[in-house]
Amino acid sequence: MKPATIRDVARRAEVSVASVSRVLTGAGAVTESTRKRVLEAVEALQYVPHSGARSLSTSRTSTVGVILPDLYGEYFSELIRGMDVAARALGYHLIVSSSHDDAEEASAAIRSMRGRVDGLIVLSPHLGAANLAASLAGRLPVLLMNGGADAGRPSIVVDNHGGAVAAVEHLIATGRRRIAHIAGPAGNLEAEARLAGYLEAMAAAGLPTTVIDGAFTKASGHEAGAQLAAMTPPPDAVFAANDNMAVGAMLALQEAGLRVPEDTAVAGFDDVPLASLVRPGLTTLRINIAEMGRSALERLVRFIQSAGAATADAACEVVRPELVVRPSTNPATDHPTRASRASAAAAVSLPEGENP
Amino acid sequence: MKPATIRDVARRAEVSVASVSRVLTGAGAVTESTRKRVLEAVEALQYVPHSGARSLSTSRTSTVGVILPDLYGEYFSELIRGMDVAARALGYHLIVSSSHDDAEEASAAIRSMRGRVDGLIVLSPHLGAANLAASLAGRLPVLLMNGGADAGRPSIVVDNHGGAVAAVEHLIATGRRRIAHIAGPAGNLEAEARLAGYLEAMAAAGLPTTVIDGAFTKASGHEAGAQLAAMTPPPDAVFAANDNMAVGAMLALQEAGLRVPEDTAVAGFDDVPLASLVRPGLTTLRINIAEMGRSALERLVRFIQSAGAATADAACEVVRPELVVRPSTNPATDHPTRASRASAAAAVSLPEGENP
DNA sequence: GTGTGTCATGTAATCGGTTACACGGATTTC
DNA sequence: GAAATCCGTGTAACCGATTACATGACACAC
Repeated sequence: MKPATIRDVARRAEVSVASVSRVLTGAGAVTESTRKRVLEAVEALQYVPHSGARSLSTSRTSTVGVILPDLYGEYFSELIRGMDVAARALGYHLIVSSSHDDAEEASAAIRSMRGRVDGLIVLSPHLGAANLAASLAGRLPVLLMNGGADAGRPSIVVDNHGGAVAAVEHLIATGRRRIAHIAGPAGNLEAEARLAGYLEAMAAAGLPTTVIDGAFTKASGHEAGAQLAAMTPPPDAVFAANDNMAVGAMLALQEAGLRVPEDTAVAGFDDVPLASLVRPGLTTLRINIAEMGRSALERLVRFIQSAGAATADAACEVVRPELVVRPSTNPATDHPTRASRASAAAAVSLPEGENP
Repeated sequence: MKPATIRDVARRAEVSVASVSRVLTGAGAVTESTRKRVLEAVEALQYVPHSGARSLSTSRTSTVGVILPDLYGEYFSELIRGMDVAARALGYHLIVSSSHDDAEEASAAIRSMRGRVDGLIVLSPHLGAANLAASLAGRLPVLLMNGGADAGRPSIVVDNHGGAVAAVEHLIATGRRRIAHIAGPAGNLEAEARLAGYLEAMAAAGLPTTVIDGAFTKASGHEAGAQLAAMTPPPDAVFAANDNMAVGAMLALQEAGLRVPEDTAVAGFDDVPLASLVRPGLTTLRINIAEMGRSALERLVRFIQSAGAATADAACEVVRPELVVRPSTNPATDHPTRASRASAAAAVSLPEGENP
């Protein structure tokens, strides 16, 4: 019992395949009576159009591909969720391909998606990979989200540099001077921009810098935190390149007997759900990740549907993270006693870029 | 400049389309010289076969669909990662569709995937949705991972019941008596199995039960923990239906001034990466999530490739979680001082089912 | 009654692959 | 030396949709 084709439906409804197609795609006029007969036949035969055949004749797939570097826990769950919601609303499907940590793998993934998707969202945080991606895709619409502000192509980037500056300025404003940075993996553009922001803000304040390498994971943050705690004197503030590492570092500092924030303040980046739940709550730069995913997908679909006319859309959209101050840097808001959501809601939030 | 077709390649290589196809699919014999000419032409034209056309003539898509309930943070990141790795190795693609919390949405997602995928992995943790899914799919191979041990269909389930019993028995063995349970969302089969295991183990020990409703989120665990802390006397142990809630509850208990594990022990389920990093480290039931995803995908592909002959594979594979004892229930291993990974490695691990 | 326009419908070409079958040349077998 | 076998290659018929174009029915105006 093979699946029914459009011809089976046409035969059963006693109409031509063209009429069936017209009813199903909504293009072209059909009598109410034939529409009804067709829909009955579709129902009776459990007919679903063969998407391959459709994409062959329309040269559209209603599918977008997402190339991910690797799934760093909650961050990518949130991102995919946002994209998926938008995709469903627009009648699109999502093909994901993860764990591409080098340009080689990413390009293989892109190649294998050609002809299968109408557009790509590429999150390779490595410059080479992103460029390669863009060129490999040929005429395929590509939206870059790799953190490099590549002005020539449609892209969405987080203002990592500005966010890092805001974090450091906040720490300085609360009286911190020995501010260390836990950096993300080398070669990662987002990590590099955050590092650059840290270095710049410290230089502007005339403060000495300390940088420890991390890998965006909780474990690497923990290790870095242990190293920092062993220093004499230990830093009075730590700015980690993401929340995962900030949490890991905070635990390590506490294990070493340092009080957060009294002895050492800790700040992260991303505002993953965990950030508001740890104790003390973590000061961080909020990015609405799901929202960013949704917006990215919607923009890519607009780009796809506007075909080639969209040279106007080769813009680089910048998402400005928002500084969320929680007790990990601000003793004044310490000792929360109620549910985390209450404390999160009560958190002071400063517009990025203002001088606190 | 439209993408090249097989005919363009044939023309350039001065061979027939059949030979090009034979070279590319590896089926049928070709001379070394023509193979070389074809490959050169493919390279020169940047040719990639149109997957829609291929799937039209072979009636295979090399794509599997994954229907997810909703992305609960790290759990699904890990699962997708495992599936994606396996898919790539087997030359398959992954279409994901998330956020299906009721049967209605899940069935719409399945319908829209028909003809687009060769098989489905369905994680709807609701009985109705899973059944609907299976019937809707028609002849499409479906692998269920919804937690209901539906013996009639190929499925992979976690031994939630046995895991819960092991957790409760462990708590009893360490001297706890007032053991509360934070349950997962109503209607979720996995949550219900864990609840049933808790109730059964408590009944077997003749202990009274306390159940608080949760929703698998950190926030709901936090709220439940606050409620438990307010009881007089508070429970001397809490078993949460997943790690997220366990972590939330642990934080709430600590905020309320209770010491973990001295006053109240806490145990979770899943062993997400966070579990080994919180302080005290969380006792939990370990499931190798990525590995389970990998295995699920591989099994589905085997099922797909064995076509219809595979009535033998209508089995229900059971994954037995492993009890990992960490300081949150075991004062003996308390006060870790080194890196988390060290403490995780040193954790006592008891085979599930043994009487501690 | 003939001409013109509108509109639902059908016919058949097309998209880009795969593959059954035919064909011709070289090799083997008796 | 003729017949049988094998093997690489090409031709053309599919797969299941969409859609340009043709057709035929019907209405309306003159």
